[in-house]
Amino acid sequence: MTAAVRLSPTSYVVLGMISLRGPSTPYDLKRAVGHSVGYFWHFPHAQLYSEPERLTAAGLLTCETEVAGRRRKTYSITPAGTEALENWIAEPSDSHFQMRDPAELKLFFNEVGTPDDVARLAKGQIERHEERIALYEGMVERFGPEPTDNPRLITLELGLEVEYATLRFWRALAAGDLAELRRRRTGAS
Amino acid sequence: MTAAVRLSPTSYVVLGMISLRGPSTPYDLKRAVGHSVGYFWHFPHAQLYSEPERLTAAGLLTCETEVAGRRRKTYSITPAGTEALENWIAEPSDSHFQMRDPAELKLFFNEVGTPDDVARLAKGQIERHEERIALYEGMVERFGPEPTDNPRLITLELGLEVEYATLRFWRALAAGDLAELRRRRTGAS
DNA sequence: CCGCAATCGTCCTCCTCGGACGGTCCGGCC
DNA sequence: GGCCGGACCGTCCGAGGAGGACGATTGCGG
Repeated sequence: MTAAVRLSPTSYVVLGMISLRGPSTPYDLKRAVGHSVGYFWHFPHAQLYSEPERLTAAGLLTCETEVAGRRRKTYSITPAGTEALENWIAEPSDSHFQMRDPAELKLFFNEVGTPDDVARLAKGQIERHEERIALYEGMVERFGPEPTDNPRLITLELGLEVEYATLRFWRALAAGDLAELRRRRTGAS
Repeated sequence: MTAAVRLSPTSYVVLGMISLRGPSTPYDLKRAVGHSVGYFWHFPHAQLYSEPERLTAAGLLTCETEVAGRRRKTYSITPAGTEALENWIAEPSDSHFQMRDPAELKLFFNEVGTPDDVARLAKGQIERHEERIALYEGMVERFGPEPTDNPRLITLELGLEVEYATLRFWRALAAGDLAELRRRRTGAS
């Protein structure tokens, strides 16, 4: 009920997490984020301490401080907070995603390096994405193979789809056969 | 040849661009970035003015200031700059990409909203990714359909692969058939 | 009762973000 | 030839993000 602050995606992560989990401490949030939304929207843990303060000042959260030694703060969402979150979800999302892939950058500037560099880069990326896929597939198995079983797992499917796409690209690059990629795309689409 | 500054990905974009294009003004960089690397690594134009200054202070660039009215600064890469760039390209890239997709965030918190919200979100995303694909395909057509024709177009293939993957996901979601997605993945992989 | 490791919280500094603003240049028009 | 509008180009600034360093708390094993 206070001044209109600008709400960033980070704000909505905090609001959303507290909405799903109920009252939480920043450390709770840190762990919850760490094995869910953190996979596709990274941010440093320090913000999970400062952002709730901002949101409290804006009247979207309330804060209760433990009197004991560690002085944990437990945040709860207010009706105004829920409303802000719902509005955000309902409002159209006009923007395109942003990708930040250091490997892609290096590849873009490959002319400056050697073909060997590219080969090594591809090899590393293939490993990295295979690991990530294994991680995601493990989650799917543990939590329910039917994608709609758990609404929080839907984004996992998007993650997997993107991971497999990226893996296909780096494999094709390593094999020196990007044309095959393109053929598969136009053929099987 | 001066103090060791921390070089960020942005630094390497500047170094790389100047390396590919030759001596450039910040505005040159802005335009060059705008229709190439900017598609997969966004940053605000102001940094193309401040970052070269940092790099000049670090001895990786040299700067020549026009005496005329606009006082344009033209930056050139130094041997130390080239070396830094080459080292970066050669060095292993251990990190995974970071994705920042507001739509994915909203989807993750879909429990808070209504099924209608999800449907609208999916519809919007489908349009957005179709647009992006059309843009990329247009570039491919204009600049050479053989992926290896132009080394700077290789990353376009990655972009397309990811775009198509994302599009498949949102279409499946809109159609209410995520299971089909999964089947296609495991079947045709 | 002590020490050590895991848990938890804060701080600090540099960088990023992105928009606002203000100059400069060029062509068309009086 | 001067002026005027729009495109081109550069700088600044305030808020927020990044991420590592550090310090305090807690519980457990000896």
